[in-house]
Amino acid sequence: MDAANQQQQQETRRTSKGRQKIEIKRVEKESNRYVTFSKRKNGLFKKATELSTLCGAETAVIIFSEHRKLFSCGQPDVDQVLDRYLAETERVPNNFPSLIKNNVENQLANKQEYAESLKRLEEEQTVAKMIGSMNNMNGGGFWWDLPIDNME
Amino acid sequence: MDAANQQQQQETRRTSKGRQKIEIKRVEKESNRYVTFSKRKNGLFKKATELSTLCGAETAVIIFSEHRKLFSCGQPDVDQVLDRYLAETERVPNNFPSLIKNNVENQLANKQEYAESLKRLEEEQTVAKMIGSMNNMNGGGFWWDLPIDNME
DNA sequence: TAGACTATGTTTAGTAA
DNA sequence: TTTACTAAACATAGTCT
Repeated sequence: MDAANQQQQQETRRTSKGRQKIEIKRVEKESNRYVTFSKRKNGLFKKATELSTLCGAETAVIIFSEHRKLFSCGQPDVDQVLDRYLAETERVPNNFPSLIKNNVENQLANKQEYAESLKRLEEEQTVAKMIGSMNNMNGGGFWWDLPIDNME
Repeated sequence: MDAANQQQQQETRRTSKGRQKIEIKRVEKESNRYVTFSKRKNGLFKKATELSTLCGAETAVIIFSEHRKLFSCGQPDVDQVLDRYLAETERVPNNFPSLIKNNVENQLANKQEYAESLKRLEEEQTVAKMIGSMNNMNGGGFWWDLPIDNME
């Protein structure tokens, strides 16, 4: 870079208006929105990490960009924090039932011999509850929808 | 407040050292740590909300204080973002079997027939092991993707 | 725990690469 | 999408209430 360019750049820098105040509403200009997203995402992760370090807290930050791309950050680990959150809120994730497809009643009818063999089950109450629950769920495959031979 | 007090306060203010630089490591003084936690937690939530608004992103922030108290913040909603995260990562929460049990109580009444049929079931060991296997899942995959051997 | 306060440390808008 | 740059906006440490 020659002296003239350097001079040019110097003057360009001098004209910077510095950080400008903005309203907290959608950034309309796409290029600005992307830059803002990238910067603030990093800022958020940094802040979350600092909070953990400074105060001994466990944190999880999950971000989906406007294009649904996933970014996450957690201390000690996103999934660990999520497990604790789900246990605390006693919440069943929506996507669990969506992964189960077959109807339990049909399964039971077709697996009569298997059902016959499951007598005197000590945990019948628990299993009954689980099955009752699963029967109300839509979607996915079932754990007993497996070749019976392999399960014996 | 009279003029003398105002004067006093003015002078008190003058002695403030303002924000001091700190190292990012555990704040040892308990009272300071609590104050820092509260302030930074609020700051983090604010930043996450702003990111969502500015850039059309979906965010979830989950924090457990050092005393395990839960705080969370999400746009549009923590659970919605979590569902998307779990779907994206194809992860089943570690505690999902207990979640199922906890959520199933209300459904049991309508499913008496299943409980009845299960009373005749044999092979309690097989089922017990399956349940045990499900309880031992550590994430990273679906329990129904386990090798059949693990379910015996 | 949650506010208020001020001086200062930190983040970031606008821009270009 | 990320980085570099500057100056202004913003967050917050320390302290008291």
